[in-house]
Amino acid sequence: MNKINKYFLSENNVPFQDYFNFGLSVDCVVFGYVGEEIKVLLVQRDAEPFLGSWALPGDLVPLDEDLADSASNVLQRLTGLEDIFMEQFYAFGSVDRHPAGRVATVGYYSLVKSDNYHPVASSWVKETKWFSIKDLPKLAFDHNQVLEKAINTLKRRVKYRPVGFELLPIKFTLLELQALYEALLDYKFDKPNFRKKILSMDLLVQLDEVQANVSHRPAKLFQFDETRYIELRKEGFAFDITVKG
Amino acid sequence: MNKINKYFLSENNVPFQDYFNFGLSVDCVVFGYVGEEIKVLLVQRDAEPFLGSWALPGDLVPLDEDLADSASNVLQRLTGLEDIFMEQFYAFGSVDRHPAGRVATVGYYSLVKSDNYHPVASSWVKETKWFSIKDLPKLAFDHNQVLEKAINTLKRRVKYRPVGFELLPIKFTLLELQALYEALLDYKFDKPNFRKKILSMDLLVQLDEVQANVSHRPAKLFQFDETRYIELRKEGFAFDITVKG
DNA sequence: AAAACTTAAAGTAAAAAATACTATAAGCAA
DNA sequence: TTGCTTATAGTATTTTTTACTTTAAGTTTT
Repeated sequence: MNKINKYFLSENNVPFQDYFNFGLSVDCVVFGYVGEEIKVLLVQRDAEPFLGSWALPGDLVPLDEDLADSASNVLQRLTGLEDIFMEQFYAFGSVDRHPAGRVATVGYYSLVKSDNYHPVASSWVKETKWFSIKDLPKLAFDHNQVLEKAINTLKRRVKYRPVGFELLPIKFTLLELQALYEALLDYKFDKPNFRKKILSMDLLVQLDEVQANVSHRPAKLFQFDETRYIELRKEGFAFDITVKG
Repeated sequence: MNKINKYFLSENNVPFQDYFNFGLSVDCVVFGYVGEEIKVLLVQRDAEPFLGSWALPGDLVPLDEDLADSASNVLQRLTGLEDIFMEQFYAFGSVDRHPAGRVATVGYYSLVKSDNYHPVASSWVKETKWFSIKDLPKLAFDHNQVLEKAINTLKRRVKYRPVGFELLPIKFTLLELQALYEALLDYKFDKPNFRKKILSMDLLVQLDEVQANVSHRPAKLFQFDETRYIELRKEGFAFDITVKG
């Protein structure tokens, strides 16, 4: 005997039960950064519906799994990527967004150092591939909308939180950081000023190491200091790389 | 014959059907501003579960209603408030957040000129009441968490979008606006400087009208210019009332 | 080994914005 | 008319941003 029978909606006497036929899914938008381009990880479906289509890695949430855990679980199941912290950005729930029934989906995103992670197709996934966000295929379900919302969210959040660093290798040069922000915000910065701005935030530790294998003066390598950031936030520091125009 | 039987999960051969026992609900956080305090509209439940408890106005979404429409529909059904545009802020889906079964909920918020709206209890609602966000009761379900997330979202967004105006009457003085921002951001502004900052944004139209019934020099009344804001945004203008510390 | 080249990184001066504060104006009340 | 209160204008200082120049430190070429 299901516990949902205990309650009835008072207004129209429709049993609670009739409201309990939703499916809930999560869809994961994994951003990477390769060759000065922002990429997103897509999977090719090896199951109906949309067999053969590219899609966001996503799946139905089991009844006994917390939504908060499901995004990274799904990602691991479909691509093998482990321990990726995912952040929620939006829920989508139009009536006909899924051909198999009423499915609401919750979008999650994360930023990864794509060198460190090597997705492998598994479960109902035929193939995985990184796509430039500037050249996306038509996706299954409403995933083009979902992805667009994720990209907008990323572009907004990257200005006010130091999340960009998550896309770079642990050690990076200031010019690499600048190139990343230029790709994210679609804006050209002045080199000395960008440098000054970033360093004045006191968020980076300079390493005793320089770039290797470059045919010019090698740049110093830096590392993001998470601990320092948490400290600074407590003191009221607000990360900001907003640009005008 | 339900269309969900057409598909099966390939991995473990669990029928799709077993995933389709979620309930989906929306919860509405309606903010108002009364007597220099930020308020939120709560309802007292007249139904199980949590009979008698205060809660956010919220309800299960019918299978044939788009999520995007459901927030304002629910709000109208429970409180009579019509045509209130609601913005999504977060989805909550822990396994045991609802005693009647597995229910995921999507949180929506809006800001209203509380003078213009007069909530009336209906459906399973016994009473409606505005509570200061600084003095909240224990709420039904996980609504304290939901509300906390809404408040944080509001406090963040109010810095970068001119949403504060939605809480004020159409005509307001600059000092009223300042008091609102001081309540929202918990920060004291310098009067002449706040004035300068706001006016320099060119978002307000000054009316040929002044405050009435005050026992001192009456202040000029202003009005927010939505059209102008949309225009300015196209030119790259970014609203910003961030404070440090 | 020196010169030429490339990019890193420091410096500087002007402009703009934010801040702190002062002065004046305008209405009401006694 | 005087005093009181708040609105509003103004000003001077500091800080931040912006645009640009110079110097430094490597690599490659001759």
